[in-house]
Amino acid sequence: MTEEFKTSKPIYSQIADRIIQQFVRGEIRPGEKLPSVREMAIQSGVNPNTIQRTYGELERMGVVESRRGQGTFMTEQIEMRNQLRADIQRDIVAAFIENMRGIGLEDREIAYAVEQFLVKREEDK
Amino acid sequence: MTEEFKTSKPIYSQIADRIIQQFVRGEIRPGEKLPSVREMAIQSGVNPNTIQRTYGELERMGVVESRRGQGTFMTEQIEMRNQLRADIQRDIVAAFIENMRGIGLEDREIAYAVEQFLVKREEDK
DNA sequence: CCTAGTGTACTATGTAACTAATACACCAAT
DNA sequence: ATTGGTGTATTAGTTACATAGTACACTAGG
Repeated sequence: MTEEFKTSKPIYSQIADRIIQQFVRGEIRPGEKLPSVREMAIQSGVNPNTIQRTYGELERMGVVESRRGQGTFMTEQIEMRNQLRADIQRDIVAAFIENMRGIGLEDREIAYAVEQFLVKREEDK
Repeated sequence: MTEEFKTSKPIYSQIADRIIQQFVRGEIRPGEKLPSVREMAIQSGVNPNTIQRTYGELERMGVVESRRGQGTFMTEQIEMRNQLRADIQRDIVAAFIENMRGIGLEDREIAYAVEQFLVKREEDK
């Protein structure tokens, strides 16, 4: 499974985002072992050094814990999941509002645009 | 006025975004002359080449028109403004929805989050 | 003990993006 | 014609990123 990566963002960061998403969605459980840097590198079709950078970034955030000789594990702290989701959600919404106001939209227009987009998507099913 | 730029995105692109925003908001009128590459460079505290890249990108989009020896001007086509706003708005909303669904949120939760954020901001005033 | 698998560290290389500095080409006004 | 202001082109330097290769440290299991 050789994935595709966007060129606008570093690969190591995109992989980190994916892991966090999977954790927040419950697809990765607290304390679960992640693939080794070498194995994850093969899965993702990148260099092991890139994965190490990914794990290092996640460890700096406190999301994973690396144990030499054993592997890299998702954090045991279950409250981290809700906290992560809350923080990420806040950042996403804040950036969205800022972008929309940047093109001159008022609050009611912003809310309306979201509703319309979701309704339209529903119709496309 | 030496502005601050994010490191995650090229400066020339951030300046281009700002110009488009000003145009969409009506702060820059169709056909209006923009500052020269050198003057804009001084205003923004960057190299003239960075501004040239900004103008080049905008010209490629058809938003501005550069005339050698005269200057760079906003497009005369007034319909470009609405088209730009519509396109940008669609991209912003689409990216927002994708991000929110990425952390496992359903459509109703997404709409609710936007409403809550706007209500909270209103209270902060 | 020994081996395999793990994370970690280090150097080197290549590439691309961004920024910078400089020189050149054009236009308008004097 | 000259001058000043304009866009344009070329070249170079810096940085971040990704890759490659190698070596080391630790752990678990046989």
